[in-house]
Amino acid sequence: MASRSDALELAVLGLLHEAPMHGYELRKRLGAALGPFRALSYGTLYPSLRRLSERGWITESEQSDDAARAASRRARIVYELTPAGQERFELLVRDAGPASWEDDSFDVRLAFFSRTAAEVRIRILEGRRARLEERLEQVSDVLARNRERADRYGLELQRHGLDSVQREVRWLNELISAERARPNADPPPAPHDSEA
Amino acid sequence: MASRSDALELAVLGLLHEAPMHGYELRKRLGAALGPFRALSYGTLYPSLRRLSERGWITESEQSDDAARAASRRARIVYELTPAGQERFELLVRDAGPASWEDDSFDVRLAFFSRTAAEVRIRILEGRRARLEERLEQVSDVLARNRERADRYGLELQRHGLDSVQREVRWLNELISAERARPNADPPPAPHDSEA
DNA sequence: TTCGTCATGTAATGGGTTACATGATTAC
DNA sequence: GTAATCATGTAACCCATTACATGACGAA
Repeated sequence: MASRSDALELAVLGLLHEAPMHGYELRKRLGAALGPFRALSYGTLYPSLRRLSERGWITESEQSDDAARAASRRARIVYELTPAGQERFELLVRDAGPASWEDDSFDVRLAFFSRTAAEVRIRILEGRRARLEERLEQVSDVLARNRERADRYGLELQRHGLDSVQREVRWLNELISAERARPNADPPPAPHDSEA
Repeated sequence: MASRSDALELAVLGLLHEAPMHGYELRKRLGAALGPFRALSYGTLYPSLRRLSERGWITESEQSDDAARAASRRARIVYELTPAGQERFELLVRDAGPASWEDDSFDVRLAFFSRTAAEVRIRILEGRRARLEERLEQVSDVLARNRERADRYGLELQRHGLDSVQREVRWLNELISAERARPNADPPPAPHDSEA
Protein backbone atom coordinates (compact mmCIF):
# COMPACT_ATOMS: atom_id res chain seq x y z
CA MET A 1 0.00 0.00 0.00
CA ALA A 2 2.14 2.83 1.28
CA SER A 3 4.94 2.34 -1.16
CA ARG A 4 7.04 5.27 0.02
CA SER A 5 7.25 3.97 3.55
CA ASP A 6 7.70 0.42 2.28
CA ALA A 7 10.73 1.63 0.42
CA LEU A 8 12.14 3.20 3.55
CA GLU A 9 11.55 -0.02 5.43
CA LEU A 10 13.41 -2.02 2.83
CA ALA A 11 16.27 0.44 2.74
CA VAL A 12 16.74 0.43 6.50
CA LEU A 13 16.48 -3.31 6.78
CA GLY A 14 18.86 -3.69 3.86
CA LEU A 15 21.50 -1.43 5.32
CA LEU A 16 21.28 -3.08 8.71
CA HIS A 17 21.58 -6.40 6.94
CA GLU A 18 25.09 -5.34 6.02
CA ALA A 19 26.04 -4.14 9.48
CA PRO A 20 24.54 -2.77 12.71
CA MET A 21 24.47 0.99 12.70
CA HIS A 22 23.18 4.01 14.58
CA GLY A 23 20.60 6.42 13.21
CA TYR A 24 22.88 9.21 12.13
CA GLU A 25 25.00 6.96 10.02
CA LEU A 26 21.98 5.20 8.62
CA ARG A 27 20.79 8.51 7.27
CA LYS A 28 24.13 9.26 5.65
CA ARG A 29 24.25 5.86 4.00
CA LEU A 30 20.72 6.29 2.77
CA GLY A 31 21.70 9.59 1.23
CA ALA A 32 24.77 8.09 -0.36
CA ALA A 33 22.85 5.18 -1.84
CA LEU A 34 19.87 7.06 -3.22
CA GLY A 35 21.38 10.41 -4.01
CA PRO A 36 22.40 13.08 -1.55
CA PHE A 37 19.42 15.21 -2.45
CA ARG A 38 16.21 13.50 -1.41
CA ALA A 39 17.77 13.07 2.04
CA LEU A 40 15.15 12.11 4.53
CA SER A 41 14.82 13.99 7.77
CA TYR A 42 15.27 12.62 11.26
CA GLY A 43 11.64 13.35 11.81
CA THR A 44 11.02 10.55 9.36
CA LEU A 45 13.88 8.25 10.19
CA TYR A 46 13.60 7.90 13.94
CA PRO A 47 9.87 7.25 14.11
CA SER A 48 10.36 4.72 11.36
CA LEU A 49 13.11 2.98 13.34
CA ARG A 50 10.79 2.94 16.31
CA ARG A 51 8.12 1.22 14.24
CA LEU A 52 10.53 -1.40 12.95
CA SER A 53 11.63 -2.03 16.49
CA GLU A 54 8.05 -2.45 17.70
CA ARG A 55 7.45 -5.06 15.04
CA GLY A 56 10.48 -6.95 16.26
CA TRP A 57 12.57 -6.63 13.14
CA ILE A 58 15.35 -4.63 14.70
CA THR A 59 16.66 -4.12 18.20
CA GLU A 60 17.87 -0.87 19.73
CA SER A 61 20.83 -1.23 22.04
CA GLU A 62 22.63 1.59 23.75
CA GLN A 63 26.27 1.34 22.98
CA SER A 64 27.68 1.60 26.51
CA ASP A 65 30.35 -1.08 26.95
CA ASP A 66 33.86 0.20 27.62
CA ALA A 67 35.68 -0.72 24.45
CA ALA A 68 33.13 1.12 22.42
CA ARG A 69 32.88 4.05 24.82
CA ALA A 70 36.64 4.60 24.72
CA ALA A 71 36.61 5.34 21.04
CA SER A 72 33.17 6.88 20.84
CA ARG A 73 31.89 10.35 21.36
CA ARG A 74 28.62 9.77 23.10
CA ALA A 75 26.16 7.04 23.96
CA ARG A 76 24.74 6.08 20.62
CA ILE A 77 21.88 3.80 19.90
CA VAL A 78 22.90 0.99 17.65
CA TYR A 79 20.22 -0.72 15.62
CA GLU A 80 20.65 -4.33 14.70
CA LEU A 81 18.64 -6.72 12.59
CA THR A 82 16.88 -9.54 14.43
CA PRO A 83 16.41 -12.96 12.82
CA ALA A 84 12.81 -11.96 12.16
CA GLY A 85 14.11 -8.82 10.51
CA GLN A 86 16.38 -10.85 8.26
CA GLU A 87 13.43 -12.95 7.22
CA ARG A 88 11.42 -9.84 6.58
CA PHE A 89 14.19 -8.41 4.43
CA GLU A 90 14.46 -11.59 2.44
CA LEU A 91 10.72 -11.62 1.96
CA LEU A 92 10.69 -8.04 0.71
CA VAL A 93 13.60 -8.63 -1.61
CA ARG A 94 11.92 -11.65 -3.12
CA ASP A 95 8.80 -9.70 -4.07
CA ALA A 96 8.44 -8.62 -7.68
CA GLY A 97 4.95 -7.14 -7.50
CA PRO A 98 3.81 -4.03 -9.38
CA ALA A 99 4.78 -1.77 -6.50
CA SER A 100 8.41 -2.71 -6.96
CA TRP A 101 8.75 -0.83 -10.22
CA GLU A 102 6.95 2.35 -9.32
CA ASP A 103 8.89 5.56 -8.95
CA ASP A 104 8.86 5.40 -5.18
CA SER A 105 10.43 1.99 -4.79
CA PHE A 106 12.36 1.16 -7.92
CA ASP A 107 15.56 2.96 -6.94
CA VAL A 108 15.66 1.25 -3.59
CA ARG A 109 14.99 -2.12 -5.14
CA LEU A 110 17.84 -1.60 -7.59
CA ALA A 111 20.14 -0.54 -4.79
CA PHE A 112 19.71 -3.99 -3.22
CA PHE A 113 19.90 -6.00 -6.41
CA SER A 114 23.05 -7.75 -5.23
CA ARG A 115 20.89 -9.41 -2.59
CA THR A 116 18.08 -10.10 -5.04
CA ALA A 117 17.59 -13.33 -6.93
CA ALA A 118 18.34 -13.22 -10.65
CA GLU A 119 14.79 -13.94 -11.88
CA VAL A 120 13.38 -11.31 -9.55
CA ARG A 121 15.87 -8.78 -10.88
CA ILE A 122 14.78 -9.39 -14.43
CA ARG A 123 11.10 -9.24 -13.60
CA ILE A 124 11.53 -5.93 -11.84
CA LEU A 125 13.56 -4.44 -14.66
CA GLU A 126 11.01 -5.56 -17.22
CA GLY A 127 8.13 -4.32 -15.10
CA ARG A 128 9.79 -0.97 -14.82
CA ARG A 129 10.33 -0.84 -18.56
CA ALA A 130 6.70 -1.69 -19.26
CA ARG A 131 5.62 1.01 -16.83
CA LEU A 132 7.72 3.59 -18.61
CA GLU A 133 6.48 2.54 -22.01
CA GLU A 134 2.96 3.03 -20.78
CA ARG A 135 3.98 6.51 -19.77
CA LEU A 136 5.51 7.14 -23.16
CA GLU A 137 2.23 6.27 -24.80
CA GLN A 138 0.22 8.55 -22.57
CA VAL A 139 2.55 11.44 -23.16
CA SER A 140 2.44 11.12 -26.92
CA ASP A 141 -1.36 10.97 -26.76
CA VAL A 142 -1.47 14.20 -24.83
CA LEU A 143 1.12 15.72 -27.10
CA ALA A 144 -0.90 14.79 -30.17
CA ARG A 145 -4.09 16.26 -28.77
CA ASN A 146 -2.47 19.47 -27.54
CA ARG A 147 -0.49 20.24 -30.63
CA GLU A 148 -2.30 23.52 -31.34
CA ARG A 149 -2.91 24.70 -27.80
CA ALA A 150 0.52 24.30 -26.28
CA ASP A 151 2.97 27.16 -26.24
CA ARG A 152 6.69 27.04 -26.77
CA TYR A 153 7.52 26.39 -23.13
CA GLY A 154 4.92 23.75 -22.53
CA LEU A 155 6.15 21.86 -25.55
CA GLU A 156 9.74 22.18 -24.45
CA LEU A 157 8.82 20.79 -21.05
CA GLN A 158 7.09 17.79 -22.53
CA ARG A 159 9.82 17.17 -25.04
CA HIS A 160 12.39 17.03 -22.30
CA GLY A 161 10.19 14.80 -20.17
CA LEU A 162 9.65 12.43 -23.06
CA ASP A 163 13.34 12.37 -23.72
CA SER A 164 14.19 11.48 -20.15
CA VAL A 165 11.78 8.60 -20.15
CA GLN A 166 13.12 7.30 -23.44
CA ARG A 167 16.64 7.41 -22.08
CA GLU A 168 15.60 5.50 -19.01
CA VAL A 169 14.07 2.84 -21.21
CA ARG A 170 17.31 2.50 -23.11
CA TRP A 171 19.21 2.28 -19.86
CA LEU A 172 16.90 -0.49 -18.68
CA ASN A 173 17.43 -2.34 -21.93
CA GLU A 174 21.14 -2.34 -21.26
CA LEU A 175 20.66 -3.59 -17.72
CA ILE A 176 18.34 -6.33 -18.92
CA SER A 177 20.78 -7.46 -21.60
CA ALA A 178 23.52 -7.57 -19.01
CA GLU A 179 21.35 -9.71 -16.76
CA ARG A 180 20.61 -12.13 -19.54
CA ALA A 181 24.26 -12.31 -20.49
CA ARG A 182 25.15 -13.81 -17.13
CA PRO A 183 22.09 -15.54 -15.72
CA ASN A 184 24.16 -17.00 -12.92
CA ALA A 185 25.59 -14.58 -10.35
CA ASP A 186 23.12 -15.25 -7.60
CA PRO A 187 25.19 -14.40 -4.56
CA PRO A 188 24.63 -15.99 -1.15
CA PRO A 189 22.79 -13.92 1.50
CA ALA A 190 26.13 -12.72 2.88
CA PRO A 191 25.24 -12.56 6.57
CA HIS A 192 27.22 -10.22 8.77
CA ASP A 193 29.74 -11.43 11.38
CA SER A 194 27.60 -12.08 14.48
CA GLU A 195 25.56 -15.13 13.61
CA ALA A 196 22.33 -15.16 15.67
CA MET B 1 7.32 27.31 2.65
CA ALA B 2 5.01 24.59 1.38
CA SER B 3 6.34 24.60 -2.13
CA ARG B 4 4.25 21.70 -3.37
CA SER B 5 0.99 23.38 -2.48
CA ASP B 6 2.29 26.72 -3.72
CA ALA B 7 2.83 25.07 -7.06
CA LEU B 8 -0.72 23.77 -7.09
CA GLU B 9 -2.02 27.21 -6.27
CA LEU B 10 -0.07 28.75 -9.12
CA ALA B 11 -1.21 26.09 -11.54
CA VAL B 12 -4.88 26.49 -10.69
CA LEU B 13 -4.74 30.26 -10.76
CA GLY B 14 -2.85 30.13 -14.03
CA LEU B 15 -5.32 27.84 -15.76
CA LEU B 16 -8.28 29.89 -14.55
CA HIS B 17 -6.46 32.94 -15.81
CA GLU B 18 -6.94 31.54 -19.29
CA ALA B 19 -10.61 30.68 -18.86
CA PRO B 20 -13.19 29.79 -16.19
CA MET B 21 -13.45 26.07 -15.70
CA HIS B 22 -14.98 23.40 -13.51
CA GLY B 23 -13.00 21.03 -11.31
CA TYR B 24 -13.00 18.00 -13.50
CA GLU B 25 -11.60 19.83 -16.47
CA LEU B 26 -9.09 21.63 -14.31
CA ARG B 27 -7.71 18.28 -13.31
CA LYS B 28 -7.42 17.10 -16.88
CA ARG B 29 -5.64 20.27 -17.96
CA LEU B 30 -3.28 19.97 -15.03
CA GLY B 31 -2.46 16.45 -16.11
CA ALA B 32 -1.93 17.52 -19.69
CA ALA B 33 0.36 20.38 -18.71
CA LEU B 34 2.55 18.58 -16.21
CA GLY B 35 2.49 15.06 -17.52
CA PRO B 36 -0.37 12.58 -17.34
CA PHE B 37 1.33 10.63 -14.62
CA ARG B 38 1.61 12.67 -11.46
CA ALA B 39 -2.10 13.40 -11.81
CA LEU B 40 -3.41 14.86 -8.62
CA SER B 41 -6.45 13.38 -6.95
CA TYR B 42 -9.77 15.09 -6.34
CA GLY B 43 -9.06 14.70 -2.68
CA THR B 44 -6.34 17.24 -3.25
CA LEU B 45 -7.93 19.41 -5.88
CA TYR B 46 -11.31 20.18 -4.38
CA PRO B 47 -10.09 21.12 -0.91
CA SER B 48 -7.52 23.31 -2.59
CA LEU B 49 -10.20 25.04 -4.67
CA ARG B 50 -12.14 25.58 -1.48
CA ARG B 51 -9.14 27.25 0.09
CA LEU B 52 -8.56 29.51 -2.88
CA SER B 53 -12.20 30.46 -2.78
CA GLU B 54 -12.03 31.28 0.93
CA ARG B 55 -9.16 33.62 0.28
CA GLY B 56 -11.19 35.40 -2.34
CA TRP B 57 -9.03 34.55 -5.31
CA ILE B 58 -11.64 32.55 -7.15
CA THR B 59 -15.43 32.34 -7.12
CA GLU B 60 -17.54 29.21 -7.35
CA SER B 61 -20.73 29.59 -9.33
CA GLU B 62 -23.17 26.84 -10.07
CA GLN B 63 -23.81 26.71 -13.75
CA SER B 64 -27.62 26.60 -13.70
CA ASP B 65 -28.93 29.12 -16.25
CA ASP B 66 -30.96 27.67 -19.12
CA ALA B 67 -28.61 28.13 -22.04
CA ALA B 68 -25.87 26.34 -20.19
CA ARG B 69 -28.14 23.66 -18.80
CA ALA B 70 -29.47 22.76 -22.24
CA ALA B 71 -26.05 21.73 -23.46
CA SER B 72 -24.71 20.45 -20.20
CA ARG B 73 -25.00 17.15 -18.47
CA ARG B 74 -25.31 18.14 -14.88
CA ALA B 75 -25.02 21.17 -12.65
CA ARG B 76 -21.35 21.88 -12.64
CA ILE B 77 -19.47 24.29 -10.48
CA VAL B 78 -17.52 26.74 -12.52
CA TYR B 79 -14.55 28.40 -10.94
CA GLU B 80 -13.54 31.86 -12.05
CA LEU B 81 -10.67 34.13 -11.18
CA THR B 82 -11.53 37.26 -9.21
CA PRO B 83 -9.59 40.51 -9.72
CA ALA B 84 -7.79 39.71 -6.46
CA GLY B 85 -6.96 36.32 -7.88
CA GLN B 86 -5.50 37.90 -11.00
CA GLU B 87 -3.31 40.08 -8.83
CA ARG B 88 -2.26 37.06 -6.85
CA PHE B 89 -1.33 35.20 -10.00
CA GLU B 90 0.69 38.10 -11.29
CA LEU B 91 2.45 38.36 -7.98
CA LEU B 92 3.34 34.67 -7.98
CA VAL B 93 4.51 34.77 -11.54
CA ARG B 94 6.76 37.73 -10.82
CA ASP B 95 8.59 35.92 -8.04
CA ALA B 96 11.99 34.47 -8.83
CA GLY B 97 12.95 33.31 -5.34
CA PRO B 98 14.86 30.11 -4.59
CA ALA B 99 11.66 28.12 -4.26
CA SER B 100 10.88 28.70 -7.91
CA TRP B 101 13.67 26.46 -9.12
CA GLU B 102 13.21 23.57 -6.77
CA ASP B 103 11.91 20.25 -8.11
CA ASP B 104 8.43 20.85 -6.80
CA SER B 105 7.78 24.14 -8.50
CA PHE B 106 10.08 24.45 -11.47
CA ASP B 107 7.89 22.54 -13.91
CA VAL B 108 4.85 24.60 -13.06
CA ARG B 109 6.81 27.82 -13.35
CA LEU B 110 8.04 26.79 -16.78
CA ALA B 111 4.53 25.90 -17.85
CA PHE B 112 3.50 29.52 -17.30
CA PHE B 113 6.57 31.15 -18.80
CA SER B 114 4.47 32.76 -21.52
CA ARG B 115 2.92 34.87 -18.77
CA THR B 116 6.24 35.49 -17.07
CA ALA B 117 8.44 38.54 -17.63
CA ALA B 118 11.62 37.93 -19.61
CA GLU B 119 14.06 38.78 -16.78
CA VAL B 120 12.21 36.55 -14.38
CA ARG B 121 12.36 33.71 -16.88
CA ILE B 122 16.11 33.99 -17.15
CA ARG B 123 16.62 34.22 -13.42
CA ILE B 124 14.57 31.10 -12.83
CA LEU B 125 16.37 29.15 -15.53
CA GLU B 126 19.75 30.16 -14.16
CA GLY B 127 18.69 29.41 -10.62
CA ARG B 128 17.59 25.98 -11.69
CA ARG B 129 20.85 25.39 -13.47
CA ALA B 130 22.85 26.43 -10.42
CA ARG B 131 20.78 24.11 -8.28
CA LEU B 132 21.49 21.20 -10.56
CA GLU B 133 25.18 21.95 -10.69
CA GLU B 134 25.23 21.89 -6.92
CA ARG B 135 23.66 18.45 -7.13
CA LEU B 136 26.23 17.33 -9.66
CA GLU B 137 28.99 18.27 -7.26
CA GLN B 138 27.43 16.40 -4.36
CA VAL B 139 26.93 13.30 -6.41
CA SER B 140 30.50 13.21 -7.65
CA ASP B 141 31.68 13.67 -4.07
CA VAL B 142 29.68 10.69 -2.95
CA LEU B 143 30.76 8.72 -5.96
CA ALA B 144 34.40 9.46 -5.25
CA ARG B 145 34.10 8.43 -1.62
CA ASN B 146 32.15 5.23 -2.35
CA ARG B 147 34.27 3.98 -5.17
CA GLU B 148 35.33 0.81 -3.34
CA ARG B 149 32.17 0.09 -1.42
CA ALA B 150 29.57 0.36 -4.14
CA ASP B 151 28.44 -2.64 -6.07
CA ARG B 152 27.61 -2.87 -9.75
CA TYR B 153 23.96 -1.87 -9.32
CA GLY B 154 24.57 1.02 -6.99
CA LEU B 155 27.09 2.44 -9.40
CA GLU B 156 24.76 1.97 -12.32
CA LEU B 157 22.03 3.80 -10.45
CA GLN B 158 24.26 6.72 -9.68
CA ARG B 159 25.68 6.86 -13.16
CA HIS B 160 22.22 7.11 -14.62
CA GLY B 161 21.20 9.74 -12.10
CA LEU B 162 24.27 11.79 -12.86
CA ASP B 163 23.59 11.49 -16.54
CA SER B 164 20.02 12.71 -16.20
CA VAL B 165 21.10 15.76 -14.28
CA GLN B 166 23.79 16.56 -16.80
CA ARG B 167 21.29 16.33 -19.61
CA GLU B 168 18.93 18.65 -17.80
CA VAL B 169 21.74 21.16 -17.43
CA ARG B 170 22.38 21.03 -21.15
CA TRP B 171 18.70 21.46 -21.83
CA LEU B 172 18.64 24.51 -19.58
CA ASN B 173 21.63 25.93 -21.40
CA GLU B 174 19.69 25.74 -24.62
CA LEU B 175 16.66 27.41 -23.10
CA ILE B 176 18.81 30.16 -21.65
CA SER B 177 20.52 30.80 -24.98
CA ALA B 178 17.15 30.98 -26.67
CA GLU B 179 16.00 33.52 -24.10
CA ARG B 180 19.02 35.67 -24.64
CA ALA B 181 18.65 35.46 -28.39
CA ARG B 182 15.30 37.25 -28.29
CA PRO B 183 15.20 39.33 -25.12
CA ASN B 184 11.96 40.93 -26.21
CA ALA B 185 8.87 38.69 -26.44
CA ASP B 186 7.20 39.84 -23.24
CA PRO B 187 3.56 39.25 -24.09
CA PRO B 188 0.68 41.24 -22.58
CA PRO B 189 -1.30 39.57 -19.75
CA ALA B 190 -3.86 38.28 -22.27
CA PRO B 191 -7.01 38.59 -20.14
CA HIS B 192 -9.90 36.31 -20.89
CA ASP B 193 -13.16 37.49 -22.53
CA SER B 194 -15.30 38.67 -19.60
CA GLU B 195 -13.56 41.85 -18.46
CA ALA B 196 -15.12 41.96 -14.93
C1' DT C 1 -27.90 -3.02 -19.93
C1' DT C 2 -23.64 -2.30 -18.88
C1' DC C 3 -19.40 0.04 -19.16
C1' DG C 4 -16.80 4.15 -19.52
C1' DT C 5 -16.56 8.87 -18.78
C1' DC C 6 -18.30 12.94 -16.73
C1' DA C 7 -18.77 15.15 -12.26
C1' DT C 8 -18.36 16.41 -7.18
C1' DG C 9 -17.30 15.67 -3.09
C1' DT C 10 -15.99 13.66 2.18
C1' DA C 11 -13.42 11.03 5.76
C1' DA C 12 -9.74 8.62 7.48
C1' DT C 13 -5.25 7.65 7.57
C1' DG C 14 -0.74 8.14 7.22
C1' DG C 15 3.34 10.19 7.14
C1' DG C 16 6.71 13.82 5.57
C1' DT C 17 8.72 18.45 6.51
C1' DT C 18 9.92 21.92 9.61
C1' DA C 19 11.05 23.80 13.64
C1' DC C 20 12.33 23.10 18.10
C1' DA C 21 15.31 21.30 21.92
C1' DT C 22 19.64 19.54 23.57
C1' DG C 23 24.23 18.56 24.07
C1' DA C 24 28.93 16.41 23.11
C1' DT C 25 33.11 16.55 20.38
C1' DT C 26 36.43 18.13 16.90
C1' DA C 27 38.90 21.26 14.12
C1' DC C 28 40.38 25.91 13.33
C1' DG D 1 36.44 30.26 21.76
C1' DT D 2 33.58 29.12 18.25
C1' DA D 3 31.88 26.95 14.33
C1' DA D 4 30.90 22.60 12.28
C1' DT D 5 29.77 18.08 12.73
C1' DC D 6 28.12 14.33 15.43
C1' DA D 7 23.95 12.62 17.58
C1' DT D 8 19.02 11.91 19.10
C1' DG D 9 14.85 12.96 19.39
C1' DT D 10 9.66 15.48 19.82
C1' DA D 11 5.59 18.15 18.31
C1' DA D 12 2.80 20.57 15.25
C1' DC D 13 1.34 21.39 10.99
C1' DC D 14 0.11 20.42 6.52
C1' DC D 15 -1.56 17.98 3.11
C1' DA D 16 -1.53 14.02 -0.22
C1' DT D 17 -3.38 9.57 -1.07
C1' DT D 18 -6.98 6.33 -0.72
C1' DA D 19 -11.30 4.69 -0.28
C1' DC D 20 -15.81 5.67 -0.17
C1' DA D 21 -20.33 7.64 -1.79
C1' DT D 22 -23.30 9.23 -5.42
C1' DG D 23 -25.27 9.85 -9.73
C1' DA D 24 -26.14 11.34 -14.69
C1' DC D 25 -25.14 10.57 -19.56
C1' DG D 26 -23.51 8.26 -23.91
C1' DA D 27 -22.15 4.47 -26.47
C1' DA D 28 -21.83 -0.44 -27.44
